[in-house]
Amino acid sequence: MEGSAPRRTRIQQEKRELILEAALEVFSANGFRGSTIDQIAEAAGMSKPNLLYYFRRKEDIHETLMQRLLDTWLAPLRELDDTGDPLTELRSYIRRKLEMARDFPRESRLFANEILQGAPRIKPMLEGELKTLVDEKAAVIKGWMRAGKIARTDPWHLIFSIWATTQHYADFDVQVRAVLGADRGGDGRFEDAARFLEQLFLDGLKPKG
Amino acid sequence: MEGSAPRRTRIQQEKRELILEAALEVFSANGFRGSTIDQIAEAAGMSKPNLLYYFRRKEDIHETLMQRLLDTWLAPLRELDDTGDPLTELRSYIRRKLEMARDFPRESRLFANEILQGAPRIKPMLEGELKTLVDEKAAVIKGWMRAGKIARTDPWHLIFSIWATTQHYADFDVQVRAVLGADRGGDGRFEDAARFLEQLFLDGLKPKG
DNA sequence: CAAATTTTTGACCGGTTGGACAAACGTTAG
DNA sequence: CTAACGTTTGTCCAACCGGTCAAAAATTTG
Repeated sequence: MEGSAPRRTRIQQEKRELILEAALEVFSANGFRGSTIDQIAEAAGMSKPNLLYYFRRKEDIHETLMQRLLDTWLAPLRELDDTGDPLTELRSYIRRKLEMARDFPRESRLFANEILQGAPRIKPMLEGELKTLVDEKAAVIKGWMRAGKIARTDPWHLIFSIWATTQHYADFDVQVRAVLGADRGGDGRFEDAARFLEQLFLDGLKPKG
Repeated sequence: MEGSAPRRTRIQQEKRELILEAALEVFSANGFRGSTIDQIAEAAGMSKPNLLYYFRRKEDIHETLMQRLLDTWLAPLRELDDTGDPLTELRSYIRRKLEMARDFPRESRLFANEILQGAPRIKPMLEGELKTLVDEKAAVIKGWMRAGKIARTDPWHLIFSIWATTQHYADFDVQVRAVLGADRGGDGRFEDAARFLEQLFLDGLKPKG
């Protein structure tokens, strides 16, 4: 672990941000191995050796990107509040995740790419940080079930299904657009999805009666 | 279009199958650009030039693989029968899709990889064959809704959500295992998922009353 | 068997890629 | 101004990769 943050000049901070932004664009579209340093450098408006002055290896860029990603990616789940109203909390969570798929599709695809390849670079984080968080929230949901606030079911698979359905609109965007066609595949598709998912999940989770 | 199937010797048939099997393994794990002909050749137990004797280009292997894949991949949806009982039909469809995720995870990942990269090689098929099929089945589902057999909702997004939730167990397998842990992440996870998804979808789709 | 055909392989090639390096250029502080 | 430091670039390299080719080996056919 590097104890203190490495001191960086103003230019270094700016250029690193520029590179990370460009790398997100390129990596999310072509995957890690499918992307070249040249592509990223060009997208960032600089030469390859110049880029390599800021990040010594291609992997360093990817690693930095993944570290930042995971924090923001799990933020919605962290916000799930055990003191709030269960149905409202879950509905909010679904909405927030869907908004992330809409507003940050590149981040979603970058993440999907990494998992698809077997998560070689972030498996420890999945088994550690992520598992801890999900277990914690699953316990919260279980509490809601015991209290009769929502139907009894498996909290872990419930979380998986929320991830799957929302991220689908970012990761499989091309397919969604192709199937919906030019008219229905426009900007309104996320509102349609939001309405559908709310109905699917809430009606399925309502306590009997 | 090649009118007649190209005549192939016994060896050609066998070796081509061997290569396709090896390529499925390699492509689904590393993506198209992330895979090398050498890797596929080694997995198939032959030299690179020998492999290139059966498939002239790397893309040819991928293309053949994708063509075969799509047929079997859409089979479950094709089986959705408008004369059957709506809830039973949907439940069967979900179960079949989940079984495919369990039994053919490599095919699922190969497909996911292609879509993630923007479906460069199969976009026409998505906008044509796939869209036609989905529209047709969406109409069937709409009919069931009009008849009051299932709750009114968006049939297209319903299909998307079934795809998303079931394929998630193949495409994001590493994550699912990491989160569930060694004990719950074992063989039983698909049965847990099946139970959960059945409850989620059916309770959410039941007509009021 | 022998000729024809199919299959397999080693050697090779041109292009690409990740990365090194030193020299040039720019900036800033004394 | 100038020395020190930070930034940028052109050039280069070794490894890798997709694909070719001719010749050897194996198989099929007559």
